[in-house]
Amino acid sequence: MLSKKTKYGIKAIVYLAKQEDRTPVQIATISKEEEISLKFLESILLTLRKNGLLGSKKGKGGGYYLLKEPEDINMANVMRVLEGPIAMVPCVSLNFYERCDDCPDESTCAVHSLMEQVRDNTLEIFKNTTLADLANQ
Amino acid sequence: MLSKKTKYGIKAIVYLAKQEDRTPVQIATISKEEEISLKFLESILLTLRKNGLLGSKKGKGGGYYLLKEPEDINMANVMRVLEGPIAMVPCVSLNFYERCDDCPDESTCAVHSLMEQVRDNTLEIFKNTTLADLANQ
DNA sequence: ACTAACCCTATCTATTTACTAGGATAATAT
DNA sequence: ATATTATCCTAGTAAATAGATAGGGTTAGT
Repeated sequence: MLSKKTKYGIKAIVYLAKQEDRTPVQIATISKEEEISLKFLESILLTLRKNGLLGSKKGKGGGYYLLKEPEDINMANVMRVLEGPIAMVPCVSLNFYERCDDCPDESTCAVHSLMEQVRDNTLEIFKNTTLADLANQ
Repeated sequence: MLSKKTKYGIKAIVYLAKQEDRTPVQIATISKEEEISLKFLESILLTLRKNGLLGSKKGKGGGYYLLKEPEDINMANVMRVLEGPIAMVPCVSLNFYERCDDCPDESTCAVHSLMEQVRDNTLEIFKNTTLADLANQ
């Protein structure tokens, strides 16, 4: 299940992608427009910035803005920053790999092979979807 | 992220699918072979049975067994029983649909359309994978 | 200086997850 | 009948995670 953090994060970054120029948008504005708790959104935007997806400006006229053009940001990136691993089990994760304690052999594990397929397909979708795609709807 | 319940449940049902005949296998046997806590496994097998995937027999010589042939049980079914919705958000779930409080219009929601694609692809994989596929590895 | 806006850490509460306890029930063997 | 074997079933509990919230700190404009 997708966390609210991820859901709100996507909505927020897509909101920024919809802006015509890259002038900063205030947290309060996004909070109102997308009906997201201001404080929660604040922490979400902070992690998006710390992970290189957003830029920010302080003081009057400040806010958040995209660092790249919407068509240059794919959802695999966004998902990894917000939700963490795309795979459903750590043992098939490309970026967050962890071994299973209980699994004697990954190559013969039924769960492993099935979840590998799911990961490949999901990743393909996320990689091929950019913020521009989502903003134009 | 896949819950342990689901992971263990898949391992257990695949273990049963690997049996040559459909004579009951005891919980304790599966627990040992697959390194799953006995009591936890007990509750998992119970839900699999209550949802029509397994049969059981009490008393000596009792245990759990598949009700259908492995090639007639697809993973979409298994996943829904163990993990619940296959979709990452309730608003794109086919079997567990729920509206989002905050979303004014599903048809223009970026999260919605993206997660719909993911659901379709994941579902396709689960539907097309049977226990027989997983048992033969 | 004042004010607007983000920065950052810590804390809190509710829910979910992962498991455990312990007896009830049913089938089989003797 | 009775003892044994094994599932049935409800309830409880500890740890982790999710979903916020609080409250001051810092920086950039005017």
